[in-house]
Amino acid sequence: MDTRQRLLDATRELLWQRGYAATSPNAIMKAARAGQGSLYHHFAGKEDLAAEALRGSAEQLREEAAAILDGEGSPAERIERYLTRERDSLRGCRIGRMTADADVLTSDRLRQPVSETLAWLVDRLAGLIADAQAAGELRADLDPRATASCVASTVQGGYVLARAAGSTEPFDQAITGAVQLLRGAMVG
Amino acid sequence: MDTRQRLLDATRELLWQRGYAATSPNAIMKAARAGQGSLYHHFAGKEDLAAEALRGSAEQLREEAAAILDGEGSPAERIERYLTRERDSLRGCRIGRMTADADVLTSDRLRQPVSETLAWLVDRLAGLIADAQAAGELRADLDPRATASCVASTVQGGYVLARAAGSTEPFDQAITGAVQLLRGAMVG
DNA sequence: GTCTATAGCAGGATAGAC
DNA sequence: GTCTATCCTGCTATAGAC
Repeated sequence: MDTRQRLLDATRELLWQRGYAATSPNAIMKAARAGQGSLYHHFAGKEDLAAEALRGSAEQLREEAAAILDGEGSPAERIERYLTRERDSLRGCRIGRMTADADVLTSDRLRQPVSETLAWLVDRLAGLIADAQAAGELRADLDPRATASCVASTVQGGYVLARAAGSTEPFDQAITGAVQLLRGAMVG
Repeated sequence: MDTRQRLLDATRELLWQRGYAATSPNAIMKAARAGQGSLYHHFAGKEDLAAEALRGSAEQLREEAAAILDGEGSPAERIERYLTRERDSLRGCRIGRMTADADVLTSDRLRQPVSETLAWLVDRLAGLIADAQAAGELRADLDPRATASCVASTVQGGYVLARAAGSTEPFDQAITGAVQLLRGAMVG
């Protein structure tokens, strides 16, 4: 793997672990086993490197989610599978995490992959919920977009509870709660 | 107001806005209009000051939540009122926010108010849900703790979506979604 | 492409005067 | 209690050699 790619991979990992502000070029260089010269040869600076790394993380998140959301099964089954999919909940969401970083929110280049990815996710979930309603699986009185936002928020907020507790349990509970509520809204 | 209190207030505000790592003693001093001598006279250092400030924020959050959760109305009404209470969703949660700060998670003194407060919140919500079930308001097949975790996660995750979008709308949608799902689980 | 040297600046804290 | 001076470290980046 070439140096440029190692720098990107290391950056993605550190952004996930520590966020943008707390990730120093120095730490990236060490993790990537690359020198200062390499970093500033391949990238204009920290923000440039982080922006490209973040685009990669966003794309990966979309691919992993799409594999479930566009996968096998009925719409309602896919929503439930999205919720219950295995997650390393103590690590949190590599994209949602960036939301706590003021520097990310004030930089268009850094913010864009974050906002676009989460908007895409809610859109896709809302479409699936509408499909489930059209298929007669889910009660028609739910607002698809509101339900989708609640589903996505449960995941994002579950990470918060888990990390606060230092335990995966609150995350699992939150998912269970969402699944139970959704099942209660199933037709039949 | 004395200098010590001004330092605490400024710290609480900055911790909310920027988190722990990104909040410098210098910024606190400026916001509190206090000198370096004052800060290090009243507090052992940044962590000490932040720990006390965080305890204050945690207490305030508990008080505000308890005012609703222990307030007027039936259990189910109070849960719904907790969800729909007005919030500055773009600011996020002053406690949940700390969860993204690695330094907070690795310091017992900083982590404790965060973990305890969110644990208290979920506990209290779970009790209220059990009460609603006992009162025949809510279907008995919901697990109280799971439902409570989902409710708390919806709020915490709603902040994430709102901040990513730079708009309060995703938060409001998530809350609406949770309310609709809960209403669907009402008896009768 | 990668290296080392160097720079300017801010973070977090201590010391000692007042 | 508060002030100023000072310290060391690490961040982010540039310069120029190889």
